[in-house]
Amino acid sequence: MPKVGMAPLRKAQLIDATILCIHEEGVARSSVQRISKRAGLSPGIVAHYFDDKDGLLTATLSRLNKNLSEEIIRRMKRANEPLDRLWAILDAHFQPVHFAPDTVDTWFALWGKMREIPNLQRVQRIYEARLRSNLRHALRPLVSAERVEVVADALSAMIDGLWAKSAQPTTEISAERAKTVFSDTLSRLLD
Amino acid sequence: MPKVGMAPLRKAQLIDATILCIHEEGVARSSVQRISKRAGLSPGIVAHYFDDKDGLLTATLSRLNKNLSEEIIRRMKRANEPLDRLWAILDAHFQPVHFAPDTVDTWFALWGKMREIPNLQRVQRIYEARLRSNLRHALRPLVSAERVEVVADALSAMIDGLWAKSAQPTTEISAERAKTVFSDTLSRLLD
Amino acid sequence: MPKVGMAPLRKAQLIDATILCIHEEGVARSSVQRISKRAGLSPGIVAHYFDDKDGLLTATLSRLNKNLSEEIIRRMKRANEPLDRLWAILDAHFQPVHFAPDTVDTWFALWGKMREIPNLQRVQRIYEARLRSNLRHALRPLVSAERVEVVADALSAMIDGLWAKSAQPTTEISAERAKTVFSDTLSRLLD
Amino acid sequence: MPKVGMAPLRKAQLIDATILCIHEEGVARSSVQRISKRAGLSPGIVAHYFDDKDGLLTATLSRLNKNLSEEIIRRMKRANEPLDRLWAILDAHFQPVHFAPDTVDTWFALWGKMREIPNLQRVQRIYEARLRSNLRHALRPLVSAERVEVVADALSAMIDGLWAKSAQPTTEISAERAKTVFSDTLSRLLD
DNA sequence: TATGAATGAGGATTCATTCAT
DNA sequence: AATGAATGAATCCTCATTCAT
Repeated sequence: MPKVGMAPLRKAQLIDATILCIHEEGVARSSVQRISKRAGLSPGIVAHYFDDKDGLLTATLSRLNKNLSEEIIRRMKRANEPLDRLWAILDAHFQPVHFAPDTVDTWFALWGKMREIPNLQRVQRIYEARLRSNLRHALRPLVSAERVEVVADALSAMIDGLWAKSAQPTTEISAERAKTVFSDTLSRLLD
Repeated sequence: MPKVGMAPLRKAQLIDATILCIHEEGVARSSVQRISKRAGLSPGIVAHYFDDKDGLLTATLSRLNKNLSEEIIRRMKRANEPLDRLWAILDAHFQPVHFAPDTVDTWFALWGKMREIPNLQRVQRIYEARLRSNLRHALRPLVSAERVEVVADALSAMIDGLWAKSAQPTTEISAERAKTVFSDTLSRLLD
Repeated sequence: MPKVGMAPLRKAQLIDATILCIHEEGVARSSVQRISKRAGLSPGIVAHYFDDKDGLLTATLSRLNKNLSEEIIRRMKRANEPLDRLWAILDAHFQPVHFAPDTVDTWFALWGKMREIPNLQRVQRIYEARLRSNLRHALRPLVSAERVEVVADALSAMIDGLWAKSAQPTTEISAERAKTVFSDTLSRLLD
Repeated sequence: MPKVGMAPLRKAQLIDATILCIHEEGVARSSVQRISKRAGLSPGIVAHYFDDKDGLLTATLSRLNKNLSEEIIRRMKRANEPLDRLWAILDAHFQPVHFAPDTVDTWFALWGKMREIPNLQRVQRIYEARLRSNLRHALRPLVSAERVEVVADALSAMIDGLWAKSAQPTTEISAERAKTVFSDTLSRLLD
């Protein structure tokens, strides 16, 4: 009895399981068997919906990026002042949902696999391009034209650095602290 | 008397091979066999000198950190002005030797394994503590007391973010560009 | 629906192969690869059904013990006289099926691994407890109360000794001979 | 500076280490490296004095058997009565030195390797032949001619059974208990 | 006599993937 | 749509052994 419309449900189930598994057991132990068991499904299902493991991982990164993009868009809509628009971008990254340990762990783990999985690169490149574009756009009213690029680079590096740090077991970085750091930096970096 | 004094030579050989292998083939394909073959040695030798693959990876991270530390110290010695001392730290990270693709790739790959290899954490924690201490020390004459911590966080996040980015295939970050970004940021961040 | 109900079949297949392999090639050469090949299956299947090589060995000991227990029970049922009940236990151990070289070799080999595989101990402890209880129960009507324990020890030691000897290449012990030895001993040991 | 006359010393050292290692770490973990380290020597030394690992194991079994034989001979000399001579043999096996856990563990472990190491068989066969001959000789004045063989078998099986049991982690057999069992059995088995 | 460096085969295990049902 | 049986390659590690010194 073929149930119809299971695809989105199952995909979501598997992506959730992937994130959970990477967070709780580490990438190295996040095998297809382990992920599918965690999703309450069979290992074969991964091939069914994602062709292979790389497909699942790519979909997982897509989902994470999409979540973050939507958060940014949502906040952008409510932002009227130039500075608020910039903060919409930065803030989004450190919202509890997206700065949560499982999200950040997964994001970082997938970043580590990028070299080996071209599709992962593709997905990430698209997200990054959009982020950079958003950043530059938000910065334009706030800094002189010739500094837009360099400040965008600085801020984007800081975002990545803080995310990376928070994904590491060696340091404790709270979202609160991250925002404080940005506050201080922005107050100086902008003209 | 046996062939003696091989230990340091062999260890260096294997660490070199590890870095090369991770850079050229990726972490996932950097098996003990592949690394040892690249070193012109047998797979068993890894256990002989490092107990474990984990031992080899830990030693590799140690070496990388030590190289960087020495670079920082070397530059520190020649720095007389407060600002020069801060630049000594930042600059060191982006010297061709330490910002070279193989170094950065390896550093990033090992960062990704940290969760699973406690010894890697230990090594990194020590390095980080020293770096933070150096940064704070260098910042003290340059910013107000209450901003030392926050600026240290910002700069350290930027370093990590730029390194992480440069280890990714999605972006091209030159050492030159990194320094430009720091220049602009520092000019504003300091009092 | 997948190919179903393979579990008991495959497990039996692998246990059979284990016994055969230990008998014909020795424990030292009874690797997972060799055992599974002998079963006409792939090495991975062992993990699938038994988790471990240890799991397979434990299941093998269980099977051997179960076979023997059932033989004893079968013979017990037909035994009406007290002496017959004692013989049921002894005889069972030296029936062609259970005293067969492959069985005894495997039993002995697994006994040698007991120190290293806790689960093997557990299985054996349970079997031994039952055997001792049976022995004592059978001896009660045949010897004075204060000798039950000591005669049980003597007989159980003789069983093990004869099995152990027969598993060794240094001596030839036929089931016939074993029974003769027991006959003589019993005729004296009982009151 | 080649020291002379080291051979017997070194050999004893290695055999001691073998027994200790098998007892404390188990046969499976008693590698040449581990044994030689325990002896405070290098792994290469084993080949020097025993050709290979099998040679060391064979020498170990020889030593164990020799110790036991000497114990029997010593006790035989002091035994004047026929029954005392029989007890000399049995008792020797359960003297603290020879029934000690490390001795029994090693003896049992080597028994398990016999199938795979022909030299081990050879050594054991010789010992067993002598033991059987001693047993028969001691029994001749104590039981009727036609029962000598069968009682020898029974006693020898009991010795092995008790040793085997005591080498197993599943049961606790004290030397005291062993002797009690023999006492009861002998009192009935002899004419 | 003795070392310890070095080897490479062989072990158990894990894993992504395929496929019949 | 979904299963789970089954595969076989790949990984890390351990080990007996060899050898130059």
